[in-house]
Amino acid sequence: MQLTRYTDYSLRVLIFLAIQPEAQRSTITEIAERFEISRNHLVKIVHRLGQLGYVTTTRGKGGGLCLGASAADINLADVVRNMETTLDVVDCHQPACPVAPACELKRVLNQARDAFLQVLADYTLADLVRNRGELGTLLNLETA
Amino acid sequence: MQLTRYTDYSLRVLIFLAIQPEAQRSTITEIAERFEISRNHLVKIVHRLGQLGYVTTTRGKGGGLCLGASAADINLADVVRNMETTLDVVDCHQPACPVAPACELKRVLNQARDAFLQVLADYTLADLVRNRGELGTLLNLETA
DNA sequence: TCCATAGCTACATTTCAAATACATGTTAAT
DNA sequence: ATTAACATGTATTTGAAATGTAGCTATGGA
Repeated sequence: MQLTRYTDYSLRVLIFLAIQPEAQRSTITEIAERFEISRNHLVKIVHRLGQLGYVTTTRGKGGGLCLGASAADINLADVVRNMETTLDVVDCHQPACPVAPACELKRVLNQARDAFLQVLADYTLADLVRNRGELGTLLNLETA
Repeated sequence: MQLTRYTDYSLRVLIFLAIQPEAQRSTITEIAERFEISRNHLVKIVHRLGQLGYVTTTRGKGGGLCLGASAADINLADVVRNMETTLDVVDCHQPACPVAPACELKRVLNQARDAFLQVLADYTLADLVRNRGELGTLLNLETA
């Protein structure tokens, strides 16, 4: 009943970037330090976020990352869908469940999962940082 | 984004028992064989289901288990709530997330999880076995 | 009375995805 | 050149979940 840290950290990165002053670049190292999470893991997450267009990465000295789209355009359901390894609530195939072909449970669970995602679909990244001042304080940022 | 097999298998056990003729006892061994899942794991699951009153267990020769309540009275949201180890969608505490005190994300995720459970709350075990004939065939049962 | 069967309980071990670490490559500014 | 930053592939570690082992307890029947 949990999302992976991969998805969790993705959202934290996006929140962090959304708090930053417009177009200000941050570095992976900085974000890893603020949240006290593994820099190595973050590298992969940021890379993936870049592939998906959620962040824009810039290599080289003075490089870093910033949001690749407006916070109001980053939908939470999309992020979760893209970052999670699976959206299947149970694994019917390994080991193979004999009743899978006629399983009502699967239908119900999928319906429940869709309701979960539907709630997320009602929110964007912008909704998560309405209290940016407070968040900035907790992260020891100079919020511009 | 997945339930544990512990919960998954719980539901399978309940489905199996709900298909059985009234008050007919089944054994853990039998169920493990039908679903081709670990008997050892099932022992623990059945024990827990017994504690919760979902099944009635009988020791000794001729013993076994059957539903402890009417299928229509076994609500799926309750089963999931009771069998899952955690209902937290993300773990904000380990490692501790610095923004947890002001985190809107947590609020949104909890709301989404509640929507998930609300869908399940609309169904009972009885809804999962409306096609009991078909399910019985897939499990090679003589459905009475 | 004994045996076979079935669940109970505790502890030990294994598994495997997820997480983390390491190493090296590539890019860009100074 | 040098430094700082992300990119990428591979290897290792971790920890929760799953599985296994062993002995205990209860019940019905021969």
